[in-house]
Amino acid sequence: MATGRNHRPATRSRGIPEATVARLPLYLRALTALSERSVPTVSSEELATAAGVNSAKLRKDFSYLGSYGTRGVGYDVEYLVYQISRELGLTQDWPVVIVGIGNLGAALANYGGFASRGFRVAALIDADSSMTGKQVAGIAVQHVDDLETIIDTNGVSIGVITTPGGAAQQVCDRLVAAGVTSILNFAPTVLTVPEGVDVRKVDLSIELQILAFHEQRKAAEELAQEPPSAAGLPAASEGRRGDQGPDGDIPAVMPA
Amino acid sequence: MATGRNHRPATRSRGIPEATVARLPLYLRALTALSERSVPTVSSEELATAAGVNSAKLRKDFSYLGSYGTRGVGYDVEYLVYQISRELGLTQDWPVVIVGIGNLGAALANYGGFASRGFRVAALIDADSSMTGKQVAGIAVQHVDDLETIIDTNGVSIGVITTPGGAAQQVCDRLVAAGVTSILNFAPTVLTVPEGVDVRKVDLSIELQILAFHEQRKAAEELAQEPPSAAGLPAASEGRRGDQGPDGDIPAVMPA
DNA sequence: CATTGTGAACCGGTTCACAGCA
DNA sequence: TGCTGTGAACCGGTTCACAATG
Repeated sequence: MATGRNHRPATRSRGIPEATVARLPLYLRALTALSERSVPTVSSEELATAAGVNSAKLRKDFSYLGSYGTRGVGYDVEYLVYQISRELGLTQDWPVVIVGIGNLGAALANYGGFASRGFRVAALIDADSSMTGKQVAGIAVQHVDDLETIIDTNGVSIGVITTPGGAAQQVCDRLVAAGVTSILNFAPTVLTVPEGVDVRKVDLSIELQILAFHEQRKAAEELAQEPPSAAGLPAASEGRRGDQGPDGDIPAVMPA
Repeated sequence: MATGRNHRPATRSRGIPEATVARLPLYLRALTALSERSVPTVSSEELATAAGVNSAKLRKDFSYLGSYGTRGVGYDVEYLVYQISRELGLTQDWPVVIVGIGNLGAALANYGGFASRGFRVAALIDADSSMTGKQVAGIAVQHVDDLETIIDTNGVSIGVITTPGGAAQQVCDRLVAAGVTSILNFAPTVLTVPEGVDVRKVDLSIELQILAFHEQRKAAEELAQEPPSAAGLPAASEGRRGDQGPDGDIPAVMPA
C-alpha cells in the first residue's frame, strides 16, 4: 500500500506520478506553515527538510507541475501554495459524508483539519436508529435509510466509511450506487468497487503489525550483534526525517 | 510510504522486502477468516482474491518466507497463519501506550481489534490533568508527567501518538528517550527520530487530499471525453479488488 | 554563483511465463 | 494434471550529478 492505488495502469492522469501526488499534501502543509510565518521564498533544500524528504525528490516532484522555481533563489511560497492547492483540487470544497458514527466516526467528525482545507462534513450517517438526530460535532446524525437522498442532495462524491468491518462492503455498494466515486475506508475489510471508483484504506492494526515486524527484527539483531567484535556504542545517530508510513499503502481502524 | 519506511536502506532485514511485509497482515486477516470457517487449504488464487492482490504477487511474497505450499494443492491455512504470525512477531504480545486521549485516542483505545492480535493497551497518557484517573475503555488515564515511568515499568516499545500536531514532536522525543523504538503517528507532523526508531504515520487529511486530486481528474476527464465519439456507457466495469490505499505510504488524524 | 530542472543510472517491486513437483 | 515456486523482463520511482539560468 503501500501504496497501491486504483487507477488505469496505463495512461497516467496528466503525467503526475502517483508517488508525487501522495507527497503534494506534505509539501502543501509545510508551505502553509511557511506562509503563515510570512516567509516569501524557500529553497528546495529547506522545504524538503520541512516535509521530510530529500531535495532531489522534491525538485523532481515539482518539475512535474511545471517550472515554478527561480534558479539561484528558490520557490515563491504563496505561488506554490496556490499551484499545489489547485493541482490537488482544493480550490473547490468537497462535501464529505461519514458513515458509521461510532468512536472513530465521531473523532473524525470533530477533526478540525477537515474544514480548514477544501473539505466539509456534509452529513453523518449511522445505521443505529437511536443515534438519529443526535448532534455530533454540531451536525445531526441521519439514518442510513436516507443515504441515497443525502448523497444526492448534497452532491457528495467522497465518502468515509467508519463502520464495523461486516457492514463496510454493503455501505460501500450503496455509496457507489448513489454516485460516490472516492472512498476512504477505515474498516478492516478489502472493498470491491467498480472501475472508476478510488478506494484508499487506513488500517490501524496493519500499521501496528508492520511495526511489530520491525520491532522483532531489532530485538533479534541486538542478540545477534552481541557476539561479534565491538559491542560498543550503537552507531551514533543524528536526527533524521525519514519517509514515514505508507503512501499509500495502508491501514484501517475499526470502531468498537 | 507507502509507503516509505525508516530503515537502513542497504542490507534488508532477513531478505523480506518491505512491500511484502506490508501485505503480510492482509494475508493474515484473510487466512484467519478462513481458519474460523475451518477451511483446511487455499490456493494462491483464492487467497489472493480474498486479500485483494494478484496471485503471482502473493506467491512471490510467500516464497520469501519459505516453501510453505504444496504444488497441485495449495497452502495449509493453519500452518500459514502460524508462520505469518511468527514472522510478524505476533506470537508474543506487545504492550502499547497511547498518548493523547482526545476523540481519536479514545476511539483507538476502544478499538476491539487491538487486543485480538498481539497487542495490548498498556496505558493511556494525556497532558490534561483533568483527564487523569478517568476511565477510558476500562483503563485509567495517566498523566504525561509519568510517561517515562509508565514506559519503563510496562516494557513498552511501541507508542501511538494522537496528540495535537504541536505536541507530537515533544511527546515523540520523550517516548524515544524512555525506550520506545516504534511509533505510530496520527498527528499531522513530520517527526524527527534517531536512527533505529521506526515511525509510521496515518494522516486523514493527506488521504482526503489524494482522493480529491483523483476526483478532480475524473471530473476533468468527463468533460474532455464528451466531445469525441461514443459518449455512451462508461466502460462497463466488473467488480475489482484493486490495491487500496497507502502502505506505506501516509496520513495523520488530529484530534479536535 | 546559488539553486533549479532534468537526463541517465540505479533500484525495489511487479508481472510474466514456465519449469518443477505433489 | 494442477498449482506452487521462481528466473527474467518490465516498470515506476528514486537518486545522482550536472547543465541551465535568473
